[in-house]
Amino acid sequence: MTRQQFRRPPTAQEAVLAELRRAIITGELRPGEQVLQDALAERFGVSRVPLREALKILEGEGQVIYRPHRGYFVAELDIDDLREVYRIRDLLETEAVRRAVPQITGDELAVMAAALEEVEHASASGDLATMTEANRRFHFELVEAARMPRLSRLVRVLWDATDVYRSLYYSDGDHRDAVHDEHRAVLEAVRGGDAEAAAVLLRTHRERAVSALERVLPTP
Amino acid sequence: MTRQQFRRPPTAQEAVLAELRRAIITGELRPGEQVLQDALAERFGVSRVPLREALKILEGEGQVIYRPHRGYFVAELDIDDLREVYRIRDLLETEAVRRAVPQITGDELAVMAAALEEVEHASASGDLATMTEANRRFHFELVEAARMPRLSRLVRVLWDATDVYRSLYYSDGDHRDAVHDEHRAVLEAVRGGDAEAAAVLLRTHRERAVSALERVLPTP
DNA sequence: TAGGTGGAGATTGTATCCAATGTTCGGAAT
DNA sequence: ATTCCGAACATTGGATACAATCTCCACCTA
Repeated sequence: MTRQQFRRPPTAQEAVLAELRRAIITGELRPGEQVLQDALAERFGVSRVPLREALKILEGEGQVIYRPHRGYFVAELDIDDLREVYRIRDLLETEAVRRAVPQITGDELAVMAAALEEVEHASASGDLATMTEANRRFHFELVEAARMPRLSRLVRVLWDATDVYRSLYYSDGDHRDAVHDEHRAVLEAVRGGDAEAAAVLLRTHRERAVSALERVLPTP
Repeated sequence: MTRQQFRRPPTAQEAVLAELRRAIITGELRPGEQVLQDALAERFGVSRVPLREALKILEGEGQVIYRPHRGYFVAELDIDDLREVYRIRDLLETEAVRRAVPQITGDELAVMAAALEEVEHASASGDLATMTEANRRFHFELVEAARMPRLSRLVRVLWDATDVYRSLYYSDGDHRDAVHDEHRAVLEAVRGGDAEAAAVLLRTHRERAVSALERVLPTP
């Protein structure tokens, strides 16, 4: 019998890491802003040690920039950076889709369909947080079906790099409808086993995101 | 006038990070081995605090695995992992070469040529460390000529992931000669502005590396 | 003997304290 | 006015001490 995986209370650094991610995505910590360690540690109710270890993880992901003796600063994205992120995602996700489609399971398809439902429902009721989360689940279920753990991780990091700005263009109603249509088309292509179609649809989907994000990015 | 960038004495975590990288690449810390923090901190002459922060960076790069309350373990590479690393490098480096070749500068070509010389010289005199370093310089000069900083960083991390095993197949004389020929061919293609040829040559070059590494990997 | 149990020791996780460095700002010299 | 110093302050870097957790093995039990 498979051994039950027991829950473990999260360590302080794990809790702080999750909080930091959330704070960065929601814009509570704004791009360019310095992360004042004393203040944040107190706010999270921990000492600076676990906070600093969490920041080191985020540094590795490019979410914060570290300057020795100066501190950590929330990363800012300029337009070149944005385009590079999406160019790399093109390369990685196209590969992921090609591998994923032929071997995707019924369970995974079901998760994707459910996530899609939830995106549309949350979109209708204006729940941006849920929408963002379900949207993420939809896309990552597909990427992870490729069974390339390193690639999945890289895509996740790149995804997170633009999460600060993502909610901004989701608020636009026209885009939302287009996004839903694209999602459904992707799901159909994946169901039908047409990897190339899915890859192309996803590239178009990303291109829409890039041009929307470009308009929304802080002026350089 | 451009402002002089003053040297700063490295912080303990920076020094420890460099030492850890070296220790992992040389095999001083062996794959699978636990990193005992007290012992290593004492050896480096620092407390556990900067050591742990350095380990967090390496965790993000996949060089060590972190298990809460258990510790850090030097990452092991199995054959699937190796193939995934090289598959991702194919995608990223092919893109890099396509972008780099049309815009590479004379200075960068000179650096590549010099690095290539040094590889061959070090190879002849059996200086594996220098050879590995110069080989790395050769390849990265090209990747960085693409001016895609994120992509460069990803390639570096993937490169490092297999560095533990790299020296093993360099010791083989036949491979060395083939490697030198391939290097020269790549340099010529880049000089001639033929990005596609360079991309193909580099893919072949990597394929040789993969099959050599597969033979040298610890049995799973 | 097989399996469970409970500590003792080893190791990691975090808080606190102090040192090192960077920043800011007032004032003096030119 | 401008620039150059320097001291006070803010912030980060690191060492130490202790708490929490895990590992391992002797011992007990069925």
